[in-house]
Amino acid sequence: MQITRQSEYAIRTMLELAQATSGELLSARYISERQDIPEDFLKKTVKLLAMADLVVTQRGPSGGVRLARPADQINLADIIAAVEGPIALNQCLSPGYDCPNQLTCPVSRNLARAQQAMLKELRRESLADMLKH
Amino acid sequence: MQITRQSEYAIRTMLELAQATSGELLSARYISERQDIPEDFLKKTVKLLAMADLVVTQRGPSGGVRLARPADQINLADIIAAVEGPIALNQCLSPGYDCPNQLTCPVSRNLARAQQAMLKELRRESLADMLKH
DNA sequence: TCATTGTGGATTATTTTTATCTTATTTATC
DNA sequence: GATAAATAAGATAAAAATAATCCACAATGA
Repeated sequence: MQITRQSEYAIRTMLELAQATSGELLSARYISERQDIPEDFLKKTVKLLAMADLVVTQRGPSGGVRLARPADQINLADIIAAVEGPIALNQCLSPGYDCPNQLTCPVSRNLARAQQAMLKELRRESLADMLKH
Repeated sequence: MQITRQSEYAIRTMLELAQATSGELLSARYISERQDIPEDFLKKTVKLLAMADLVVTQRGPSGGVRLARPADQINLADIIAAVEGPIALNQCLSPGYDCPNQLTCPVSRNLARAQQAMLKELRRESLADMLKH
């Protein structure tokens, strides 16, 4: 029922990138040192963020990572979903899964409602908002 | 970010008990067969529910399990917390954990808000409500 | 006394998560 | 073109969490 450590790494990484002057590339090594995240693991995590179009990467010397769009257009739900896949409180609410009883199942309905409420709040503030406060 | 299978077992068990005529004891074996849950694992799960005062157990022949209080006074948050411990979206929000930055950390604040919203919905309907619909 | 049921603890198996390592590929710079 | 710095990709290992099983024990109703 918790976000993974990898999601937390991803969030800290995205905040670090959001603080960088716009367009500036930060290397995985630099971020890993600043945020105390294992470098290789961070690279993998950055790849997930890139596949979700949250960051853009650039190879070669003076390469690195930057946000793919302005920090006011990225929220926690985006980041967690990029790392963990679609957010679902139970398997029966995951995209591919189709439980025959889903529509009538009261448990499913309640979990779905809780999930929606959570998602709404995870989408409330952008990275930019979080840096302001 | 999902509830565990054990929590799901616990929810199904509690619904089964809520359907039983009040005061009736159901054996772990009976529930495990009806709900297709491994018997020994279910017994452990029932123990967790008993420790949380959600069910009462009785040994001996014709022993079994029943709800510890009326079904309209038990909700999904109770059950999940009984099995998984206090619900926390991130370690930094768990009871024992104290992060020095917690108060000012914008991530923590947002996760806490999402967690509260989710909990509110998990507490909305009781077992009795769920059986009605 | 005996069969039935939960208790408790140990152990194993499986899955998920986290971390590491190695070899490629890209690319700026000299 | 050579070189060095960076990401890409995939294999593997290590650790942790979850799920399942097993067994000896204690309670209790018949």
